[in-house]
Amino acid sequence: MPELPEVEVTRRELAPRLLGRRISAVHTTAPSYFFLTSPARLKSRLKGRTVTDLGRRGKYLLARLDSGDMLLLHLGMTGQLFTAQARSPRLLSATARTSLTPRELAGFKPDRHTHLRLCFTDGGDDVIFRDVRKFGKVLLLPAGRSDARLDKLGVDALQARGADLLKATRKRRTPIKTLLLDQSVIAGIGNIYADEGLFLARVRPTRRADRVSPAECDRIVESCQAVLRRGIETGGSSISDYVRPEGGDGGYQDERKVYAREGLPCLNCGETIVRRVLGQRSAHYCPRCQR
DNA sequence: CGTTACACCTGAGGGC
DNA sequence: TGCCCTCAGGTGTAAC
Repeated sequence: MPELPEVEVTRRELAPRLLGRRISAVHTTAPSYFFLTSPARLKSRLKGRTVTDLGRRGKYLLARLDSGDMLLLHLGMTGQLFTAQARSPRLLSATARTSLTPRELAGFKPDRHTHLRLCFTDGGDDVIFRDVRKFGKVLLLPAGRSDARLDKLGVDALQARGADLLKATRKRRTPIKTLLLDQSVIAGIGNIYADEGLFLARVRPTRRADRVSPAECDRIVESCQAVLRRGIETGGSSISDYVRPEGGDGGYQDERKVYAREGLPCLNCGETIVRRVLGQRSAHYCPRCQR
């Protein structure tokens, strides 16, 4: 679910609720591949520490600790990072959603999907990482150490230039959209914003990468940045799970031109939006506007 | 090396 | 109601 805009909105809204607070306790679920660092080790390295900075690279959040360690967080498909005072139906299972009235929703109750909960010495709101599908990740990086997941990331999507994309397209027969999703080329673009960016650039996602011109590479990168920036402005895309740290929904799902609009008319020309599978992911495009 | 298939999970929604 | 299928903002790995 979360792509660069959702991660960046999470970073901006979580930072003021996290920085400078001393961690008093850490609660987790049982060990699973969600934890790249074991719950036991997380607890021992986090307790007593303070987060001094919250950064982002691509879709990763990087929480720097006063110990010099770095906590890496990835939201995967269904990850949710929020404060304990957040109120949203998205933070509940469907049954809880329908059986409770809004006023009964008061007070988030940690459930089996609540994998990480940080408590603080100031007694204020806990910070919670919930993830139904567990494709999210948490990794504690000891001071001075790096990680292959970070090392292989390409230029951040907001900093990318047309030339960065162009370089990756040479001698590549793979669809241009598949390259956009490759985090080692440009970091941060996911399925929604790739489709939306390509629509804005008027390039069909299926186009062979080596047949995309330099001018089109410029246009694709600029268009992707435009939709990513707009995604941030509107608070991200809340389609099924994504929720902002304070519990609010994003608004970008209402501005989609092609993503998940199969069978609906193109908002530009009226042609029917098409859905095709590329590299095991759905791609959506307008066959008339995108060539 | 580039490309593709699949695996990792859970839940929602549709057809029968 | 149940069952079985497909689909979902991601990414690491194995196999050609």
